[in-house]
Amino acid sequence: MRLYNTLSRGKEEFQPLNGNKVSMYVCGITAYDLCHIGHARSAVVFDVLVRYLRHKGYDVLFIRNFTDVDDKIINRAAEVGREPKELAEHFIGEFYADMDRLSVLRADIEPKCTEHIDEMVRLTRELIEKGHAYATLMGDVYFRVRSFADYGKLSGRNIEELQSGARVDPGTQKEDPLDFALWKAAKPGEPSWESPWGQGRPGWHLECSAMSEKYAPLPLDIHGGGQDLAFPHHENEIAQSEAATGKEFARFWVHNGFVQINSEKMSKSLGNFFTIRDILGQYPPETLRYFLLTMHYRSPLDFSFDAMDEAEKGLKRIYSAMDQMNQWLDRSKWSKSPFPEELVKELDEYEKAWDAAMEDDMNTAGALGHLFGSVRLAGRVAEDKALKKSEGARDLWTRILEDLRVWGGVLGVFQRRPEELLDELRAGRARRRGLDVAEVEKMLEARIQARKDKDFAESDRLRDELAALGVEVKDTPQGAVWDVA
RNA sequence: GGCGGCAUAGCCAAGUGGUAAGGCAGGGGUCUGCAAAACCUCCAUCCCCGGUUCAAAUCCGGGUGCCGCCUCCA
Repeated sequence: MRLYNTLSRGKEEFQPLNGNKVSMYVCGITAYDLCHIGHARSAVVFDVLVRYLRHKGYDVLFIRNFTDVDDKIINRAAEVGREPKELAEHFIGEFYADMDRLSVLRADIEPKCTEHIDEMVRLTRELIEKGHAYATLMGDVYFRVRSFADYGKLSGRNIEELQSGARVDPGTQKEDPLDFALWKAAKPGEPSWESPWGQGRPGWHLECSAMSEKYAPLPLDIHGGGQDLAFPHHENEIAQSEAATGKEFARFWVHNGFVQINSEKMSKSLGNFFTIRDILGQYPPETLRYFLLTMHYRSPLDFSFDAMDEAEKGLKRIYSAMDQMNQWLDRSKWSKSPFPEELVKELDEYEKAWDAAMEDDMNTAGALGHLFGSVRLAGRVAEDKALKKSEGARDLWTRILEDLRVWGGVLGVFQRRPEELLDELRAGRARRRGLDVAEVEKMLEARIQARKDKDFAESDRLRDELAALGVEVKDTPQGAVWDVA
């Protein structure tokens, strides 16, 4: 597949270094709070990438870390009067709860910072020995940015530019304002570990360098994370790992775009963010997952409840089609009548187009478009009374359902039983509209009776009344069914 | 100030050189007691100006607007 590489600012043909094996490291969360929908996007994007690579036959080793010691964790723990370690464990548990609901697969290896202190101390020592880092009298260790010639290659900055924008932190003993901390001397009451430089704890950037190297040979095939991590986090990782090992750190750098609210960055500091819980209280998890896939992973994605409603309509359309195909396939006799070859060819095209979209930098939005093509094709066949009973139709629908199962398996959607998911969507919409379902059902009963009595005036009156509440009634050969607009 | 990204129909959104996918909404039809769903059908020349090319939404230059990074951040 072709994959956009931040390092080269262009799409490149992705080819793992070692045959079929792909190593992929993605920066995970700092566990100090509930995850928001930006975390959800990043998790879903890389989940789809892993699923797709596996679908293509690659043997993927997927590593995603947890930062469980950090300023923010320590500060939050102090605020709420808990131990930092305990707080981090709690939010790691909450992370799993959210991700499980979003069908985000567990990574193969999920290393925690606090369990890799030795590796980080070792890496720091190595950098000092090679002249890339230095310890201060205060017990901090800094990376000497000017000692690494390639610094800035990922983010496209040069040292001089950075120099002019750099802040000088008073109270540190940095040689250069650009230098960043590898090891921080412990302040009273903070969690700390012994090191050659005294009690302290690792700097944030160091974790990923130490842990990725432990679990996968360098270079990593893919290193991923949110766009904001490119600088300085990933830049610093490169500096640490490459300065220490002399090897290339990662071959492909993949960054997902941000979730925005009204075209503005969603962030805690702006106070305009939604947690995953906020959303899943109102919508089924699959709606959120589907919504996240309707835009290319590198583009900014504007979140709104209107956009969620719209995404849900698309999701519903697919599941409705699956439901209908299941019904159409519920037939014991099939005719041998001829089936137009063009229809089969059309499906061939959708299958090819789907794959081409995914191959081209994981274009899930484009791929979904082609999926709708196959769904419309299925409906078109059912419209034709003769075709509908033919073996050709049976085979086509069977194949479309199988495509949806496989494609959905890659995207992490369309795996539910259609009736079940459709019920869930309807219940969610009813809840959002504040409908009294029992009352609605009573009115529906009355309407069914009116229709039995051929009292269409009364039946239509009830339907209008229901419509005013936002309830759509459909009369099908199997009886009346209802939905929420 | 430095670096980077984006600008496609009413809305959302694919598309990086060959006469604009898809979804939602809307119009017209088939179906229906009437509807709905489903299906068919209609609905854009791609922010502005200039350039390269037989050919540009797609490449180059110049504008305008929006956003991100440069500080913790998915």
